[in-house]
Amino acid sequence: MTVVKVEQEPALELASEDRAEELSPPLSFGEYEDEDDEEDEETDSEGCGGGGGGPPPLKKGPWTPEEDKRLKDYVEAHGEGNWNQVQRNARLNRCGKSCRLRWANHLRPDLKKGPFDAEEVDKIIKFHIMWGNKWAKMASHLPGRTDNEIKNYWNTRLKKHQRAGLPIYPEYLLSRVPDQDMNCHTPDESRGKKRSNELPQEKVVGMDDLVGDFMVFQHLDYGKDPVVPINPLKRHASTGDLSCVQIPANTEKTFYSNDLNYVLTKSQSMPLGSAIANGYPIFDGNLSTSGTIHGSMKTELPSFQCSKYDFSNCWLLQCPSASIEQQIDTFIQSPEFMSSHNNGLLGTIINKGDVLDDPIKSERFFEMPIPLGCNIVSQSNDYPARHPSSSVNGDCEPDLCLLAEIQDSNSPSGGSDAIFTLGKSYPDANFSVAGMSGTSLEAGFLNDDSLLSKDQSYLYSSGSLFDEEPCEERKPLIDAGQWFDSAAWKSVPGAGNTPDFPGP
DNA sequence: AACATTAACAACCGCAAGTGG
DNA sequence: CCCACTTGCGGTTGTTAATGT
Repeated sequence: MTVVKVEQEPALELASEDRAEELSPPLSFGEYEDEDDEEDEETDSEGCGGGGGGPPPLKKGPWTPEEDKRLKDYVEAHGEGNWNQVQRNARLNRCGKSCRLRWANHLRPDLKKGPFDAEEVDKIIKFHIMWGNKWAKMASHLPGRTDNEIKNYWNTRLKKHQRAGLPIYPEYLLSRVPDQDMNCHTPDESRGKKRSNELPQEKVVGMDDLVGDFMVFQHLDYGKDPVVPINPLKRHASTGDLSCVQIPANTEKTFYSNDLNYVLTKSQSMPLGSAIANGYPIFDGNLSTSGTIHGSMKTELPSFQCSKYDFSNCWLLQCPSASIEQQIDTFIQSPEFMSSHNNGLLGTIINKGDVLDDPIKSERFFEMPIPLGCNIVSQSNDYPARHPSSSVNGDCEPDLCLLAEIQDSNSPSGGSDAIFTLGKSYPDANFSVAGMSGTSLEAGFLNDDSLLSKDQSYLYSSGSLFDEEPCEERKPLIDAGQWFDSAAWKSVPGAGNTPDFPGP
């Protein structure tokens, strides 16, 4: 959740003290409460640090309009922060935490009320695919929406879809996975820190009970400690078969170089998109509904769910490859990968629809993020020493796919300005990267996690990417030569990834 | 109309990171 | 470095409204 702090001028503080007095005449605790509040009042538990002998018990439960007014007035006068002071100074019989929540979720002036519109819903789904249950992160990309709101929406939606046996993620994302059976048994692998809200580890959940024909993985997020995929799948490049990978018990902080056994950290939660980037299973087979998942299963569905995966609208790049394991392995072990997933640098998702329409081509393709842009010009070589040779037979060496630069040479016009619109097709353009070509680009993320929006126009100039409307200090969104990683760049069918377009 | 179920929303709780003394 | 405190996050629970039987 992103909360903008209100800068507070000293003069205002004094004035607002007075104002607070005006707004709410001095009352002792309890006095200002509505009459029936007495009945509602409960002793707060340790969550808000109330109770005990001295101070009056802190109120819990729904906020009254009077409390709202008190809080709103106080925060507007004093700014956000120091919520325990808010509690005291606004004479609110609520814990600071509760005040903060009430403000953030209901009283903030920039909140957008009302149901989510289609665009927001679309974003939420995409965010969940990419990030999993990162409600706060999602909220930061949905102006006026709160993490709580998004979470509630998602959970409701989830239940609804589960009940109806509908896919959690839209079919257009999940529609091309051929049938393939699978049975996974969760080993007694070591796991990340189990949070209190996880179900007991021994719980056995039938797949059918969970999500119909979805493959379910344990959500890997939530712990600060490294966690291990509960049942990662390994896809054999030659046969396409999926098999479960058994993870040894003591794998913490260990990377496995030869397959999908590896350890993840909290910052690398397992949404569909990054799942692959993080070395999660690659699916090209439909998953049996007959499988059973043993082990901890969260009540919320995990963020990686795969049923039918529509490569025509895939967010991830298809990269010609000889060895899935090899490339994933290469990728996930790279320092770039490790760091990029913490710093949110620009990500890349490229469509591969045309490639996957060709079963022969697609057979040897796997999903691997490739940077936005241009020719791949260099790479970092600081891979773990024990990393195996990253020789690859395809056009796109995974090492080289990790990072790239935008260079002037990527523009056919030698660096001249060109405006293009994300999502729009440029039939005459030649977007190309890593041997793929296409005619349009779609949304992605910059290094501050801000979104490059679909239908938004951008200026490409001398190897840099700018807002279409040049501001006084025209600062590039992406610098020429800037490094960025690949995590979240989406492209449309037929699209490659290079801003190698002829202009509007 | 009464009851049951579901959806939507609000709030709480525990945990962990950040921060300052 | 330690500790207390604050803040933020994500999961869970509780309440109310809406809908179905």
